[in-house]
Amino acid sequence: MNLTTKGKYAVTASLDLAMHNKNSAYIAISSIAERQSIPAPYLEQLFRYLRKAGILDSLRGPTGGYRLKRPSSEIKIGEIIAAVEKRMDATQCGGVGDCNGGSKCLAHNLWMELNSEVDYFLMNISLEDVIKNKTSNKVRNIDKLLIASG
Amino acid sequence: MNLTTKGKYAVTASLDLAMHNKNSAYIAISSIAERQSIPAPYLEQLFRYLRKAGILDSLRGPTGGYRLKRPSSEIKIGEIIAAVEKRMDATQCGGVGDCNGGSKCLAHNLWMELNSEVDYFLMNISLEDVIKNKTSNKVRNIDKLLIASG
DNA sequence: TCTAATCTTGACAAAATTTGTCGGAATTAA
DNA sequence: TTAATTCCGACAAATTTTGTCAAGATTAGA
Repeated sequence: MNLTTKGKYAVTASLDLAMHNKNSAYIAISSIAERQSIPAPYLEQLFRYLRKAGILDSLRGPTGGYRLKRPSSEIKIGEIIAAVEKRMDATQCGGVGDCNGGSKCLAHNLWMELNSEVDYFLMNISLEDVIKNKTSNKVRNIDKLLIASG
Repeated sequence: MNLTTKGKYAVTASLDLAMHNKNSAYIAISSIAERQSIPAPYLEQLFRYLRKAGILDSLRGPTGGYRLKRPSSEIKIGEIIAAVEKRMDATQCGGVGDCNGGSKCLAHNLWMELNSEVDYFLMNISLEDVIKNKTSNKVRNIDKLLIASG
């Protein structure tokens, strides 16, 4: 499980795009990079992945740049991270179950559960949610719910 | 956020200790390493951290080795990981909030929430829970609960 | 007391990954 | 035609992870 600055830059830059989305105009990498303190050539590299993943749209030339391909409410944080991070999976075996000499290691099920938790969290928050600060208090309220439900 | 083989080895080896805990006898690194397919000298290095963190107990000499310092029901997976992994925090700023030129980056609150989710999960599962396969189905059942509660 | 098994410590080295950089080509608006 | 931008591939630096090693300290048992 590895969430590096790569994934964080990608999310931050996407949030920037969502916030500055006026008339669906394209926004240059250079302006995003400056606002968010991200090295421009590095961000350029990351945006390639987001474009391939169908998250961003681009246009070259003057007035060119990038914009979100879909409404910010329909783009999940998990999508963005998955597009740039190669090793978010917590298991060693990629879920196959051959993590200890062909069999499951003692912690296999644990890591699978952890994967589920993280995926559930990241795939249920959209760019819009983050901007409106509506993080998943569904999950936060679990203790109350458990008490209420016995 | 970085959960590497370091943390996974540490958890797996701790589970091995918990399972082979007969009469609180000490268990040699070499036997754990062999059973769990972990390089012995590397595991040795990791056990230093676990001992410093008060998770393991050791004895030198023949019949020496390591054992859990507390009951397996009282040792949380999160403790073990925290003892060996340096960068589990998902924020770039360590929670301080100066991730973008002295201020919070756009994703700051998001990463703080993610930290909470992961911490909650890992700090509520003990070695014993994992061995008995009692992973946190509290959280797994959240969807049903949410439906039930409206 | 001697021996063998083990932990203990510090330092080092190899490998992998992340983090960035660069130059040139293609595209586009004005 | 020009200038601004994306696009692409390759490369390089830095960091981190992963693993190794040698010498010393401790302990149980013969």
